[in-house]
Amino acid sequence: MASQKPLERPVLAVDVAVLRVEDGRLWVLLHRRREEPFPNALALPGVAVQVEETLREAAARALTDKASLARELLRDLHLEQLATFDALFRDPRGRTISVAYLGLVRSALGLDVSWHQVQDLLDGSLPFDHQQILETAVDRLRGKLRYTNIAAQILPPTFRIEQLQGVYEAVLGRSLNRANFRSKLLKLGLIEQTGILSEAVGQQGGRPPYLYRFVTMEVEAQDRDFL
Amino acid sequence: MASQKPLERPVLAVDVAVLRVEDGRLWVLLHRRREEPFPNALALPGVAVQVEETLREAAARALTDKASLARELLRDLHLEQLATFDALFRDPRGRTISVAYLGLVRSALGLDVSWHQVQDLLDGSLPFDHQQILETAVDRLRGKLRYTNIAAQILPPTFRIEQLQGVYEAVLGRSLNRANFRSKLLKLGLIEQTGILSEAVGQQGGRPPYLYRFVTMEVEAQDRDFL
DNA sequence: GCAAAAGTGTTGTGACTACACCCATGG
DNA sequence: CCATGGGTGTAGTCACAACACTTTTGC
Repeated sequence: MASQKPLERPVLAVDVAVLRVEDGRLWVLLHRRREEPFPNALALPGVAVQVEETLREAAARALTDKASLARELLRDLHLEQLATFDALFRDPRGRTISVAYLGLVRSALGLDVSWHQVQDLLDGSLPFDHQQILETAVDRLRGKLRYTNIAAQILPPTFRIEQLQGVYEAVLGRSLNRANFRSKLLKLGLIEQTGILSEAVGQQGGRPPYLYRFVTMEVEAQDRDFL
Repeated sequence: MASQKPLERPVLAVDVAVLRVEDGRLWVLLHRRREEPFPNALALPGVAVQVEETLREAAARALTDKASLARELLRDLHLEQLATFDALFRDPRGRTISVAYLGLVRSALGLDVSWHQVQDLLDGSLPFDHQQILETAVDRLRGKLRYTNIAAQILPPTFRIEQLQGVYEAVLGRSLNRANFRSKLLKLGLIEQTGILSEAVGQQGGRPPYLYRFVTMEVEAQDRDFL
């Protein structure tokens, strides 16, 4: 039968690292594999790309099919291409080249899926080259925080500056100066005050903070000059 | 026969944009197509990826097979992955997804191949989505000039600072301040003086310049802090 | 009033821009 | 000695880090 013959071309797949910030930590969406290879292992959702779909559509399909992500939640999902991984033996089933995607979701989403701390996964426990993909995803997010408004894809439409700083600190992995963080992001024109005071939810005394919003919601780079 | 049956998976290809700086302009390596589609058109070299090769090897093969680049010159070639292009109808022959690569060669190489000014190609004359790939390549090079020593892949091992500034100006597309360019690159620790005076080749009088070299030859990012 | 958290102001340091000036060589 | 191009110094401006201070709330 034709299906038994070895393929002459590599198989093309997508793997998605969906990241989320909560409780000052960075989390990634994993699913538990059911088939060979690596049955029962936690892995990034991924599928083989079909002829009639784009890579982005394949990435979305990986999330709904493999990670049981509800289709409605895809609208709130930021997806961007990371890189293409092509090590010869990255998949024991045969030559598979995978386009990795970075996904971002807002903390407000109550996804009924399996989240895991990124920090705990950098010890070689992930199958395939998924640790490398995850590291690439975190690096990309870290880099884009510095010169774009990509944090808008992580936070709700309005937020407290402390929340925003928490996202930066969780992703960059270090603490930032409160006063300077505020003035820098405001002076860059990245965020603006809404004039609305935040409902002090778990607040134990203290002045209630204003809510802020990103000036633009599309991810945009800030220009930097070289001389 | 099996070969007549429509494939159920996309074909994976690589396309390479090899850039070069000379005479203050940016040039790209193209080859003239012989087959359908777009026969006789100038296009970026590209091939379908084979099962037993990496993407990088496929990119190198595209340059030797399609653009007649001598194998020996591959050692001096910087190749880095750009992005993967997946528009549904980017190739009229059928679903083809292409991993684009950026190549850089030193001006000193006397390649017997077909170079074309990048500036003249941004008018929709390239076939497929090759203009988009070319623009991505130039953007990547432009960006990396600002925070890495990638210019080391374009220049010979030692060079005059004016040469280096010429590379920056050609790629960035604007003129830079001579004094500040010098002091910035030196203070960054990117380049250092060799102590050797340049042979004043086409010089019409004037103090002979020192030769400089990059401190490290591997492409390395300069760290930037965010607060 | 006091603690807690938000928000503002200040000051020293270092980087960047623009520009003027000095140096060394060929003709 | 002068034109030409390489190389150096400086002053104003701006961004940034560190830190102190003020404001507004709950208790």
